[in-house]
Amino acid sequence: MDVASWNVNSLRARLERVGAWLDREAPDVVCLQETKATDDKFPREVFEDRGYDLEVFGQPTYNGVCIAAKAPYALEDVQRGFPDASSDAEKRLIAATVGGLRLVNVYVPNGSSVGSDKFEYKLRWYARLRKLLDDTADPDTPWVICGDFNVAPDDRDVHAPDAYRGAVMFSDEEKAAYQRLKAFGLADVLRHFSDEAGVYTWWDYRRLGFQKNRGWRIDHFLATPPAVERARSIRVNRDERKGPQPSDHAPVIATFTDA
DNA sequence: ATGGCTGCTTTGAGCAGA
Repeated sequence: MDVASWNVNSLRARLERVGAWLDREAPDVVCLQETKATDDKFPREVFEDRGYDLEVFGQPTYNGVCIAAKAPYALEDVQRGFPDASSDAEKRLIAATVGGLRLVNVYVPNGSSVGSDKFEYKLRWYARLRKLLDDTADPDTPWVICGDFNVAPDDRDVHAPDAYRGAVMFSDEEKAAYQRLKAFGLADVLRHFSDEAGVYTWWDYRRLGFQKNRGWRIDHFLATPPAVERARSIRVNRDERKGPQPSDHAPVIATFTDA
């Protein structure tokens, strides 16, 4: 079962590209972030015309996430947002059970700049995600948390670590929040397979960021031990960052064996 | 130090992203 995660930076602005990518990669399960569409304006046909089961959780302009699964896989026990988030306007989390995995798709807040109100919101969001696991998950069962974490875990994950040390996405506070999440009992699936530096998933649109390979690894798959046992490989579709109208993120695809 | 690209929005300058 191939599970893909991609921050598309607006699905409607990326429809052709996403359709071509679905046809080429044929992932069994797709988690998107930053769909940027309300549920009534979501272009469901890009998934449904290809036989995907689809669950969306959107809002106008910002954020928005979805999960899609292609037969024979189907989505069960769908959860939208945190259990306590009835008043939370930011649609950043959707979870479902698929192929024997509990899959949580997250779009962690960016944080704007260290010390800002948005930065504090980001740190609290990480704490809420950890609490969600504490309250509802079990490290002895197969859970996968994937998405845009907006944190580069260590120096291998930033093209110029010394230039960005302490900045947003690479501050000690954010790394610590990410590590507290992992301490629930999660492994970084990419690091399970590789310790190489320079495996990036995001490149700034500005200043020729991609052309100069000034990248960051901020999109991740985290997994409990039973899910890691089922993981067979993980890769970044780096070529999706090329060509006309790319998202600033590339898709990441992890392969898991069936239960 | 600043802004550098991109997408969105009851259309157009400002916000947010990362």
